Amino acid sequence: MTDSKRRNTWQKDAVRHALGEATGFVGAQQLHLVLRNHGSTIGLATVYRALADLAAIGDADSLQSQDGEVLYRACTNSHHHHLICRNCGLTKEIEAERVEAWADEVAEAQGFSNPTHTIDIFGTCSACQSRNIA
Amino acid sequence: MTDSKRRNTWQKDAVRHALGEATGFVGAQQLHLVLRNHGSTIGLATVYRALADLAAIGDADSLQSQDGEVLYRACTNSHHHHLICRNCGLTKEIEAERVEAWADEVAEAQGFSNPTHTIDIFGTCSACQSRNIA
DNA sequence: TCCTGTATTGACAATCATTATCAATAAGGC
DNA sequence: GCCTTATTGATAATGATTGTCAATACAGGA
Repeated sequence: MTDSKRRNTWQKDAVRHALGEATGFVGAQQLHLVLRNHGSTIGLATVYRALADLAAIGDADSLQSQDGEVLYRACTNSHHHHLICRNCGLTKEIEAERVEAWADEVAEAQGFSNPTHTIDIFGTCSACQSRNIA
Repeated sequence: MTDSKRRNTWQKDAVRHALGEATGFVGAQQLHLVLRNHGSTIGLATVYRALADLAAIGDADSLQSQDGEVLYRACTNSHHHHLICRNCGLTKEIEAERVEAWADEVAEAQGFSNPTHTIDIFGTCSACQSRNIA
């Protein structure tokens, strides 16, 4: 059930590659625009599909920006969380073992099964701080 | 700047009340539907505005469901987080002092200012677990 | 209590991200 | 190379949310 009838296309590679190039999280629309600006003729719907695939496979993280857009990022290893600059989008992966454990504990203590969690920290990075003083 | 020119209307009360009655998180559309079903003639846009107001004032919490809808819930006290059943929407407020502190520490350690965070735990509540066995 | 200025409302249009549709294309096993 | 069918992409459709703006009704003063 992993990839029984999956086919490899240059479109999927393009999306995977573009996502790898991007710094921080990017939306599908934005990624599509980047690809087109680089000469690609890839379609918007395809970018959406490819990103959803990558996220499903586990090769991409996804989160929702505060205005409702779904953002993606190339996923290096396994499960982790992010510290995101709300101004420039700079992203740092953070260790959250303590919190992982805590989340599961809380869920189980209340009788909830299959716990998942959303843990993201937003802030203004140092670069944007100095920039905004002006 | 708190409420210099704010007026009280039955619409705002209706939304506040309906939100109080609701169990767990509800979307604006859903709340609007409930109000109409109860005979109210309130407009959809007004529900959106009232909910946004409540959230801004601090009388309501908001979070985004996994399909992009913004959900609201009457807010009892100050800052807290939630454990939400992804099936029935049952919500429990959880204590997260440890995590609060951790989030701020992490942000500051990386030079990020004005940290805010999104911490929500999703799971299947015990009631829904037994229900889904059938 | 009545008047009046204006915050607020509500119907509807507009926006924006995302998903569905479906004919045309191309990946990959033979 | 051929054939099956997964995949693409242009476009329409969806669904939540916000903008518009004339009509309405709250609230303070006469």
